[in-house]
Amino acid sequence: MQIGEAARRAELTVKTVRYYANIGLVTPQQDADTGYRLYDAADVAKLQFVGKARRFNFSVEECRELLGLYEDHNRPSREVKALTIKKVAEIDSRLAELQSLRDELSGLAASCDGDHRADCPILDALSGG
Amino acid sequence: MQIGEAARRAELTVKTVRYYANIGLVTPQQDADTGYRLYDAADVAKLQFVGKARRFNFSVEECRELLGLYEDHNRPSREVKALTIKKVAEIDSRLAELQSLRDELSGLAASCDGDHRADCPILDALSGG
DNA sequence: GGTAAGCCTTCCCCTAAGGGAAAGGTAAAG
DNA sequence: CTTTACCTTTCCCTTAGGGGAAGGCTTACC
Repeated sequence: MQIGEAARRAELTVKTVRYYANIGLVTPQQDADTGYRLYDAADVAKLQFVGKARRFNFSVEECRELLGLYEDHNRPSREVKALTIKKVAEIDSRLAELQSLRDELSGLAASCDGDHRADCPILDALSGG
Repeated sequence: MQIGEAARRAELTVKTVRYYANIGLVTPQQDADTGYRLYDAADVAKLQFVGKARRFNFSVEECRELLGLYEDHNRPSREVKALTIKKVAEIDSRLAELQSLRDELSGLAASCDGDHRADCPILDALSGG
C-alpha cells in the first residue's frame, strides 16, 4: 500500500511516516518506477508499535531501540524492562519537579489579591532575591 | 559591566543573556567603540527576574509579558495573577497526563519478568491493538 | 481534449531556547 | 611581545515533526 493508507492504518500523519522512513526507523520498499514508498502489513505493525511507544513518552531513539528488541525474537525481556523502568524513573523526577513548581506558583497566586491595584506579591517574589 | 559579569550575577549563561538581548527581551546599552554589550544594575535585575520566571516554567514570551507588567508600576495585579493561574492550570494538566502515563508504564514493568527469556508483556502491549 | 481531484515526491523554512564552534577584535598582565 | 581572558558575529545543531511550494502521476468528470 502507499504511504497515505499506511499512515491512516497506523493513525499517524503522512508527514510523520515519511519522517520515520527518512531517519531509517521504519523503512518501506520503494517502487522503482514512481519512487513511491510501498508499505506492507509488517511495516504498518511497526508504525503502530512506534506510535504507541511515542505516546508512552519514549523518544524516537528509544523507539528505535525498542523496535530492535521487538524484532529480535531471541532478546531477553530484561532489556525491555530496564528501558521501561528507566523511563518510569524519568517521569517520576519530572513529576516531582512539576509538583513543587505547581505548589510554589499556586501559593503565590493565592497570596495575590488580583485586584486593580499595582501591589503584587507574585512580581515581588519574582524580583526578590 | 560586560556581559560575563551580568550573566554571573543573574546566574545565567552568557549565551542565554546574549540570546535575550537578540530577541529584545533584556536590551543593554552598546559600547560604540567595541560593540560590547554594557549592562547596568537595572538590566541585571531584569535578567534575574526572567531567570526566576523561566524556572517557574514561564515561556520566554510569557516572561516578556511579565516583564512588561513588572516595569509598569501602574499595572493592576489582576493581570499577573491571571497569567499565574493559567500557568498553574497548564502544569496541572501536564501533571495528570504524566501521572497516568507513569501508572500504565509502571504496571507494564511490573508484569514483565525481566529475565533472559524472550517473552515480554511490555512489547506485547506496545504491539497489540 | 482539457481539467480538476487526489495521490505521491523532494526541498526548504519554521518551531523553543539556547549550545557549540569558528574566526576575529580588545584589553590587561607577565 | 605574547599570552590570557574577555568580547563580537555568524553558522550549524538539537526534537519531532508541521507547513507549504513546486512538480509529476493517474483517475474521474465535463
